[in-house]
Amino acid sequence: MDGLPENVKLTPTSYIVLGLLARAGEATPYQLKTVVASSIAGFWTVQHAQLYAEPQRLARAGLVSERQEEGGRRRRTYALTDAGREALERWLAEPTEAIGEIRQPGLLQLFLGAEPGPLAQAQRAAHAERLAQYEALHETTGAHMEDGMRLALEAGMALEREWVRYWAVLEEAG
Amino acid sequence: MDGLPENVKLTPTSYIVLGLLARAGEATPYQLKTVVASSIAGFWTVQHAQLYAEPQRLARAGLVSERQEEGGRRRRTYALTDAGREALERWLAEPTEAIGEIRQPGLLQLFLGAEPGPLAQAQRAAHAERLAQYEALHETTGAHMEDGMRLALEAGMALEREWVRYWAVLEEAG
DNA sequence: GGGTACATGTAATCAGTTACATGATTTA
DNA sequence: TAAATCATGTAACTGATTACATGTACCC
Repeated sequence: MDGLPENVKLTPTSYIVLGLLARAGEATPYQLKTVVASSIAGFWTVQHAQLYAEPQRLARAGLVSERQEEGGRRRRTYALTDAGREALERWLAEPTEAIGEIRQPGLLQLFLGAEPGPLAQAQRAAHAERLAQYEALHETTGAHMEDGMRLALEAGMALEREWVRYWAVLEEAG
Repeated sequence: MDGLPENVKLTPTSYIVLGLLARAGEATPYQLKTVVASSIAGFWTVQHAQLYAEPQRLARAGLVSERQEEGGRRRRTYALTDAGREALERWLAEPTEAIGEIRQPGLLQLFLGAEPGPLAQAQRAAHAERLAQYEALHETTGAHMEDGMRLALEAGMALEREWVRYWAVLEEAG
């Protein structure tokens, strides 16, 4: 089961696909898309077109298997291979020290000289709304979530609270 | 001064270039690179190759002017045109409601099922270090910074503190 | 039975990354 | 003067985004 072209570079998108396939057992790109939309979106976006392209790349690398419907839509269904599961687990077992960027458009505007007042108002509102969504989700389904997902959601809530605080201060000052 | 090909899409990178040129008056890509490294980096990365490519795009669109050295290195120096300054100011005057993604590699690992304990340890350490850098910078030069930059730095500090708190809890639990 | 929303995918483009390459300065 | 290091840039690649396109099911 070795000897495959094991030389692709795996990006975060790759691991998202691998990780979601590990949970789902198997899935079509469209199913991946719905899972992404209902879980990871908001803290890590993946374009739906990527969910068609990336599994193909991974299939070429032997990390997932591809099965195509005979009739009709000729849907493709993907599942992890042993090599894929290994790659995922190797990555998961090696805690990253990398920390991402903040990359908030609002903060960029502030940095580049926008008026703090109106910007703070818009941003506080937007973050408050996002926070409310997270809180609602946490309250309704938090109990049945897998650990990783719930923890990530809680991180999102903590950060959004911080942003609301931050912009509120600027709003009152302006 | 109109009639220029005013149909490029401006990305965050574009506004970074426009904004930094507005501050600097004029600059070569290399100078832009150093400014980026000493200010915005950490909350919004720009690859140095982009600082060569992007000004050219903007020049084609008439938003910056390009002047090239005759002798030696044939360095290119860029400056805002009136159209460029206008584009920048139009953007700055329109507070964005967009909020970015979190996009933390560590959070992605957590979400996809990594062991919280060791991950939390690595991440808490990394964020603590970043926080210390920000705090040092704030203490030494915070007073002389432009407002936007100081405010952005303070946002970075607030967020890093939150991350340290978040991972510390997970670390103790694990 | 026509519209509208969901489902499913491909193609073209482009921003961004990585890699390469060489010129100028400093320093040991 | 050799070796680093800083300065300066280009080329190639590719992941990601945008746009397009069509099929299917439901509902009014």
